[in-house]
Amino acid sequence: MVTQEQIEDFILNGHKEYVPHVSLDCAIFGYHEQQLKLLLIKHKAVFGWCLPGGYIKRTEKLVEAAARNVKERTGVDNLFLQQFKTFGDPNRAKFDEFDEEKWGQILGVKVSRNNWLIDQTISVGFYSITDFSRTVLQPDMMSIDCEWFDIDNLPALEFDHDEMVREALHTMRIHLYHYPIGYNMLPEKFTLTEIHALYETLLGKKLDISNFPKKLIALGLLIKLDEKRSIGPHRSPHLYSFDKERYDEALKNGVVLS
Amino acid sequence: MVTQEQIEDFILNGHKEYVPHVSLDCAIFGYHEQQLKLLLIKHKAVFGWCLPGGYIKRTEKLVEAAARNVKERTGVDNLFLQQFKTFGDPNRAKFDEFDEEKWGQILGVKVSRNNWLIDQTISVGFYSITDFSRTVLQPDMMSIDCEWFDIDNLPALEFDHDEMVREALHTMRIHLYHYPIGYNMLPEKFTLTEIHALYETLLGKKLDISNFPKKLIALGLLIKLDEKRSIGPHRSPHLYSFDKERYDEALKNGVVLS
DNA sequence: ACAAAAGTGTTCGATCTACACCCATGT
DNA sequence: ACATGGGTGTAGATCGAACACTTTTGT
Repeated sequence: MVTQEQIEDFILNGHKEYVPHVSLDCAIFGYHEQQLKLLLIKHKAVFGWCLPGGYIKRTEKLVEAAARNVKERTGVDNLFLQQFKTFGDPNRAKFDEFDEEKWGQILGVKVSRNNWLIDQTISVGFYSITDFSRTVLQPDMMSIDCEWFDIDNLPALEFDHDEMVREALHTMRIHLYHYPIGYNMLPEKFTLTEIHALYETLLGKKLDISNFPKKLIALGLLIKLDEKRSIGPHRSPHLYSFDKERYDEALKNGVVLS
Repeated sequence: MVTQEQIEDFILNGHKEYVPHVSLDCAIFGYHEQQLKLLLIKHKAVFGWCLPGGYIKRTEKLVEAAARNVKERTGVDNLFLQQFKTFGDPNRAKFDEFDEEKWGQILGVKVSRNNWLIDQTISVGFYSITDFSRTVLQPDMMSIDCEWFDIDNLPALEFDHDEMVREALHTMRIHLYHYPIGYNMLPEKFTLTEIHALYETLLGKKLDISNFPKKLIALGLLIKLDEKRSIGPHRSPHLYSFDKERYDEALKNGVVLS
């Protein structure tokens, strides 16, 4: 739980702990049962929906700050996390509309026009993907809500976050062909149909079911287990798991999937 | 020419004009006659070689700041310019080794320990490519030298710039397959051998001469002209030029070359 | 036996690669 | 005519999309 003192300390003294003028924003994609969602937060003071984001501690690497941020919002650790672009247009935040009075009322502390939070900020964009059913959402101290939205039905976002989402989605979909994916989104043991559905959902398009697994199996990323799953009056599908060693190597060196 | 007053003003008041804590560094690749070079500057105060870089004016977009920087160092405008990664490790600049005395002597103005230039900085990396024979080099106010180095024979670089160069080269080579390239590196009219040599040099590997141009021509990026060039006792090669319209479209939407 | 879903196999065409070979040019 | 670099053509291998077909399962 965040106390009022913590909020005040962050607003008044945050620039000592964090690097001013630099922030990061995370497009956290959530997958579960063929649905693709995006995590958004509702900011206390500007009212609208935004990507979750935060500041970088002076002791942190960028990716560590992003991981901390994702962990705080979702409770989930160790995600696939990728920088996709850095945003720095001078008018991206529209601070000329800043209302000192309003911010003071809402946050319970006077935020002056020259507060470090109201100054020009360059933001580093990260994206990550997780299974949204495993997450426990938690708004940050500057927001009042934190929810999953269907990717095809997003509200208009504050700042330049619409553009960020477009770029994140674009980069994520390119990466799908160059990195293995799914380790955190599928159960330990899964069927080909399940991983096929995952790829289709993330890519937002159909993939031929019969051609799809060939490459993954040929690359040795998938291990066929000696187990099947019973799914009622139908043929029982084989279970597969990832070959973690090859998976991690593919994460590091990249692969080509079609 | 940069005057001593300008240097002092930049050091003492630069944080009003520029966004503090954020910089950019440019890996400027230079090509000419099958040689690939990289532009480096020699910093006045830390002595070693670095990538050229600078700060972002509070009125500038990131890419505008990068373009200004490249223009200042090389005199060249309108280059292919791409963000490749943002760097923010807390110890990337090693300011714990900062020597107030030394900096003061070298720069002719007292640089205090809490000067904005000595504080933690996140740097946005850009790369670009140009024909190095057309450039007119110019060190910046903080450097004493500015030179092209052969890409295979670079000195050790200051800060995290070795890593930046690796990442820039890697990204540039991936982009070669997804964007057209050469508009600023080749004469208005050029032969297939010339553009072939350009690609081989940038990629650092051999490409089959006979297969290479087919894709470019099939995509309509190249226009075969009704002219030839006389090259002594050999068959006269055809001249080609870029179809600027298709070229620009390919720049925007991307292409696939093999 | 059947419906439904899993999984396999095969064909066709596009594309890439390697390499042989022909062409043009000035001396 | 010949040496040299420019340029073309083609056979074989590889890859990927499409789709028909077979297998498995519980009722």
